[in-house]
Amino acid sequence: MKVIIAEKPSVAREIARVFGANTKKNGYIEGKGFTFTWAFGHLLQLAAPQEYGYYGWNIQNLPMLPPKFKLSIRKVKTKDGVVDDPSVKKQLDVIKSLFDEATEIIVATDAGREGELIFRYIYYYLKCKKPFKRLWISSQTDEAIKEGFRNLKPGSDYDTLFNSAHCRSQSDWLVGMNATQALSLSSGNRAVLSLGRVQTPTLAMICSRFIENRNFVPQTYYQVSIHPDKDGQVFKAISTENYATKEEAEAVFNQVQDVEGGFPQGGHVLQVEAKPRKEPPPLLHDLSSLQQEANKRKGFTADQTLSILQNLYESKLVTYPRTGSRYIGDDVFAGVPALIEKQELHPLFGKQAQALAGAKLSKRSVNAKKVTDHHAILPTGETPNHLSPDHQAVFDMVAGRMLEAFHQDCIKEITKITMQSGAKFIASGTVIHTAGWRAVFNDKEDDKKDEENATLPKVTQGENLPVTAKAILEKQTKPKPLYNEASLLKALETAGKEIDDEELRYAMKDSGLGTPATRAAIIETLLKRNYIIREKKNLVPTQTGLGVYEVVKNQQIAQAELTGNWEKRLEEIRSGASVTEFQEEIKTYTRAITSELLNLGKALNIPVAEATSKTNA
DNA sequence: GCAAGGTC
Repeated sequence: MKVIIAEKPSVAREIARVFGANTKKNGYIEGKGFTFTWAFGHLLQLAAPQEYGYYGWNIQNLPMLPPKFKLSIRKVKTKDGVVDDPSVKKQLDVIKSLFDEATEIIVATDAGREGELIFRYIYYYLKCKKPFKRLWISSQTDEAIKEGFRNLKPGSDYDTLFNSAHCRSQSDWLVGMNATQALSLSSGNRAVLSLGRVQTPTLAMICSRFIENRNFVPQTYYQVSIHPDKDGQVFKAISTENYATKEEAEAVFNQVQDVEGGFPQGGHVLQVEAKPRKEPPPLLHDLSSLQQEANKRKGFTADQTLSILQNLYESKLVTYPRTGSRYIGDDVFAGVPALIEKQELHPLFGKQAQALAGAKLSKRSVNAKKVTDHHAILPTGETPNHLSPDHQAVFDMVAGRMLEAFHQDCIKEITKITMQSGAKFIASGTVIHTAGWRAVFNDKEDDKKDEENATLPKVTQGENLPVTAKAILEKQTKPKPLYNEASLLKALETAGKEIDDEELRYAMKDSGLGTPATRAAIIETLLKRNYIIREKKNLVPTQTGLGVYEVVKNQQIAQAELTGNWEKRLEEIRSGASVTEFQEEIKTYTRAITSELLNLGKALNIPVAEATSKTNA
């Protein structure tokens, strides 16, 4: 009997369906001589410190460098403390008995580093010795699955991928566990002060932005505005220059040749520019872009959006949500017209779905090369009913974005009128000619400047217009805004783009900090530690968060570069480089950061009222 | 009491 193991039930079901297997058992599906089972993501994790004999939190144990890592069943918190997750234990038993009977295992976990790790941890934990082959596909259409099975790879082809995954996992453990205990203990052991490769640079970003924002001194500057009149249609033009003092602005103001000042035609049209601009439709959503949109539109946290999406996914209304790709392959694209048709009765944008029927669809989001483990989020075509308002809102963002993404360009005309009236003034305006994809939600543009005219009258170069009013505008320079969930998610995604070292920048270019599946959890961790709080929509550091930041801000653990560095080395390991060399470097770094923090932490004063309790964290 | 990674 051949056993196929997938990363999650939905994938196992898809593969079983393609094979025509449909006998549902407890924890697996059977048929056609195959057995299809699944994990639930990582079932196993690196064991906690006490399982290597490092009891309690004790400086004597530091740095903890287990000679050999152990695996343990994923834990869950209950009122009786932390225990093995019973559903995981049960599924592992199922997998064990299937592996025991198997002649061959086919590994169908996601095609990536973590997918490989999920299987190997199970395989080694169960001490399984059966031969295994690897299914490596990045799309789960019937054809892709069949093609993948015709092209199964030898399991050992992925040994180096497993090595890199295992190294990632061990390194995060070594650095995270040791740094956390070192800082917590040296600062008086009154609170859990966690540190990690991803959470600490994230905290640093929030803190440094907060401090920059707090220390920002706004500068007042002045502009002059005039209101020219073209046959009764009045518009607004702003001085091309900003003035540092009110006096300078007043001088310009006084030079304006307005009607009241005795100039009936004192506004001279120097130049008229009208450029049509095509605005292509937005890409389909990946998890992060959807979390950002839901945060902007509805104020949902990253965690809420992920949880709502998981529900929609389990109800088979949307495709796999934890994707980092905003593209689909040609095979999925072939099904898009049918998906669009399904939205024709939608109360909000059914009309737009009808308009798209038979139209030529934009292929901007179609690019098989940019589909990684999973493609962009799409509705499945199932019709939802009785969704809660929040679920409906998220579903609509998915379905609406699909309509936008395959819609035509939005065509605008951007007009700029340059005027002379004592000084130079510019009026700008944007007119939408063809709404295209913007018709779906009919939102006004988010980046609309406040001084922009909705529409501008037709004027010609050389024309003279009466200036009916003028004013001095007092304005202030603004600091970079504090992070909110949307801007932080974006910043995590693009983290590393400004790294000077070209190799490190390259190593991070497709990843950023964290992964789509974990970013919401990282934000929640910082909240749970009382490092940050939500203040309206903003994420603001607490005294504790700022204190930790001050202590570690110059350390590698607080820099996004650390991830870039690791990614570069992990990629080398995947292509065959030495594992032990990297492991030794990590051990060396662990010793260094641990002793550094044991010193630095002494200077840290955690406000007791703010600190998370040690026992109830 | 601790990381980051995956998922129900």
